[in-house]
Amino acid sequence: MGLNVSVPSFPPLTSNRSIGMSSRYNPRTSEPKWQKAWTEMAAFRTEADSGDKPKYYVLEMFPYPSGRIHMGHVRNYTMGDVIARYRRARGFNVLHPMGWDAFGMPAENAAMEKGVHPKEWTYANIAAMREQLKAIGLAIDWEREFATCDPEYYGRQQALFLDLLEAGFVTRKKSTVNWDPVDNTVLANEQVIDGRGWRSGAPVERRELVQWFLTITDFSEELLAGLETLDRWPEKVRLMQKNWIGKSEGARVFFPVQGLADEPDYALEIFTTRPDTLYGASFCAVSPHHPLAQKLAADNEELQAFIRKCDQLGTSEEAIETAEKMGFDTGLTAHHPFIEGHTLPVYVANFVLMEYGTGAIFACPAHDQRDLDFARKYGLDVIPVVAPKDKTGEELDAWLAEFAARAEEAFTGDGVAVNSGFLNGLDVAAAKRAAIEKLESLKIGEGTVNYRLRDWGVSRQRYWGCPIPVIHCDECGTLPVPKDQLPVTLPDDVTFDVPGNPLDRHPSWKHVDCPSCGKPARRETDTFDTFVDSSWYFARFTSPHAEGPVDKAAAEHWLPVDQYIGGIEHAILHLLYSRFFTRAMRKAGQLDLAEPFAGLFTQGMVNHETYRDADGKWVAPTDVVVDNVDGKRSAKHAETGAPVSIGSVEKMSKSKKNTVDPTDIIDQYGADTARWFMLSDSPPERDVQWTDAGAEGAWRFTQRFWRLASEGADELCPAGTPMPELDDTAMALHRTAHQALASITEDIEHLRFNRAVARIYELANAISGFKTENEAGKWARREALEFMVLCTAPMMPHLAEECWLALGHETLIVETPWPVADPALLVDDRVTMAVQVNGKRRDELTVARDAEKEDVERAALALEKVERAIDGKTVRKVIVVPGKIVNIVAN
RNA sequence: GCGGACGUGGUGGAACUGGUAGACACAAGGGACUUAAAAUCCCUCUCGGGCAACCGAAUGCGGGUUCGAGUCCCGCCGUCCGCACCA
Repeated sequence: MGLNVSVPSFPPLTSNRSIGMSSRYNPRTSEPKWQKAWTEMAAFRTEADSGDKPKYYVLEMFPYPSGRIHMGHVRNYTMGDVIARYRRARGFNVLHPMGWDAFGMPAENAAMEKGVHPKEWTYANIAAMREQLKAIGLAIDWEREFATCDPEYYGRQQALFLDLLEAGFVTRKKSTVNWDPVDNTVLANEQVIDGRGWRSGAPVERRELVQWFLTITDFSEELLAGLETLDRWPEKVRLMQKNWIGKSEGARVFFPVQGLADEPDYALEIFTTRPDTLYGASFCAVSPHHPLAQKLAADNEELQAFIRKCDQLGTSEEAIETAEKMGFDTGLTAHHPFIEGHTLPVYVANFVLMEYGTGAIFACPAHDQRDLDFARKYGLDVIPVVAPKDKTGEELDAWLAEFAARAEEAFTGDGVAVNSGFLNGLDVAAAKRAAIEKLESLKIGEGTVNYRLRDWGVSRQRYWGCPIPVIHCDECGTLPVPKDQLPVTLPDDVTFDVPGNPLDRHPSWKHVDCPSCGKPARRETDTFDTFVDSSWYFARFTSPHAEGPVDKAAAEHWLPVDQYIGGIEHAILHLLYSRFFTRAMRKAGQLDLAEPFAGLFTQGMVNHETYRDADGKWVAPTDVVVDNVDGKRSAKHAETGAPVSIGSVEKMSKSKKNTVDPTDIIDQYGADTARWFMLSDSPPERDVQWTDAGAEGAWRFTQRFWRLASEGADELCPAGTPMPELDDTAMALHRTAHQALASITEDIEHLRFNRAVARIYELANAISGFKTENEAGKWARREALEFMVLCTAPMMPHLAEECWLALGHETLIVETPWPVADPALLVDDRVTMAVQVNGKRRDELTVARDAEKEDVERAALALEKVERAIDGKTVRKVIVVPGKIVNIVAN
């Protein structure tokens, strides 16, 4: 019969200081006690001026103040805290701040749903979450805390924006946006799900709006090249950014177009990555949103209808995958750039995107699948101009004819140019170069580089964001708000009873006088995308009270962030925007570096089992009791006793109710247990599964740890006793302790927290099994315990302080340097080597570490089990890898 | 479709640059202590055969390189992630 998960019980609160008594460790009294002690001694306050200590800036992605912290936060901030505390112990001057990414839609949703003001809602959430975070015992300099919705922050952001405007990184232009017709607002691409607004469910419309943009594309090449320097970033993230930037090299080519009555000299500009296939061109095509298509549609109802049809198809994945190629013949013709007198029909086609390249293409059906699909559908020519290298003569002719007539699959590989005039015989790469050269000499095109990355539209028609500090005047145009009038603060008296932007319908807020001519003018009522707020907060943390956006000296001292930690979901947007901001701020004179985050670590998610009742409704873990009988698990409802089915393990989410509240866990087991469990078992970059049993296990270990450190502590030799002569058993523990210290240090250094945890268990096991019989033993035991406690301190800081005190120390661990392992103890004098016969392990052999190969070989061959395995065979070869293995080859 | 990562016991996972596969933990089973429970401690725990010493097999599947492969190479299968009518 298995046991249900039990709630740990505490004895009456006794002092944990009673050395030698086997009292239980009580986190409920210990944790607040040590947190208070750290706060009172200002243990984590950071000054830039710290003598000759090297700086270390560790930062976790700051939280959105949703109201409650979740286990993902606990995992994220615990990892950062381990690094911060470890670095501090290693003698670094550590900056480890915390703040709030506090603007955004949820606050407005709360306003609409519950009638609470976004500001009130947000600051109340921050207050609640701050207390929760403090209960985790994080080594944070709280004096640097800020929220992005503080006017002191967003006012500086407005100043920063004006600097970027002046430096030329801001434009205002018309662009196509996702418009939600019910909420009357722009939606980001991520907020459009299957073509519908994520909140309203209304089909999203395309709208042309004048929007503010930050010109991130000015840095396309730099942002791409910079990735190469980020050797402490995950390869995966760098690759994702590389793909997102999407560099492709090719050519721009102008095709003179005939048939436009009012523009006889019109030339269609296209982008291609395959200028080598120009001789295979059979038509040109433009996007339905291309100016040419729009112009022609003005007096062509049929084309208007076609464009409308294209728009209706939507932009969801399935729609794109299943959408058939559609075209509309404009009747115009384009002149082939290389073939005199040859013309191509010009289509409007649904598969050409206005957002990429120039919104117009030339099509070579033989060597592009989409073009081929289109050509087959509309009966256009298929002209192969690249042939496989191994085909010649008649075989080649036959292949070409067959391909032109019947191919359904485009040939996109490398090959030799054919039917291509001056390009004939060249391979693809050479033909591209030659074609570009020719285009340039004819002045009808040029080699160019195209990027997928587009400028960053930052305008949002929302209230709860940073106001864009500009004023529109009918006389003077669009003007920046003078800096002495910053911050442009949000009005408090706004309503959320109707959709749309409360700032726009506020009775007075937007009416201001023009800063130039003094006549009545209008404030910009759009606010910034909240990604702007998070694009420079790491810089503000270096000087949170500076007059300007950042204090340059402080920023130069602290940046880049040495270790940044957060979720992989920010791999592209936040991390790319921050990289852009850092570069733009450098150009604007605010900062002096290119890359804000020298080291990046993306941690995995926290998962939990899901539960459903008989009706298929999700049931929260707190309402479920799980039984385990001989390994078979079953669940029932805690109150009703009704059976509950155990579902798959998934990311903790409110909708599936499979969440565990960190505060409940901390109340029950203490922060150290939660921290320990978050670091155990799973590698930090992978997902971890929260289980009650796992939390129980971590809890049991904290108790065992306390007993191990405190029981008999007063019988050990006093702290600081010099090393006596050690006998063999004491020496063995001495070695073990140093080896454990070295590998734990190495593991923390490389963020392999799960391995560090395993090594701590091993060290604890070694100490448990050690019999303290004499002075040497007492000394060795104390050393091993102290290493164990100090190594655990970054992970379970409260417990470690309590143990440190129990071991008779007067000072706190937060002021104690990290111990140093003696290199001489890391290698044993004697090593155990495996002995294999034909690659199969037969025995092992313990020899002196520096034993001669010949001696090892002789000893190995003399082993009884080895003799038996060889048995009559002839030894052909003996491989001896010193310290590792002996392999005897016999047949 | 393109790009990438991963696949090891009942479970989470160890195994550094090819060198004793399964560290450490969880779960499970057995035992000790206890009136009983909790807590704690001890033992077992990849699979097959054997009382045992031991023997054989095994890191998704199939090949290969090597004295030696979880690790390297090739081909499959599966899972997950990112991008996607990108010209």
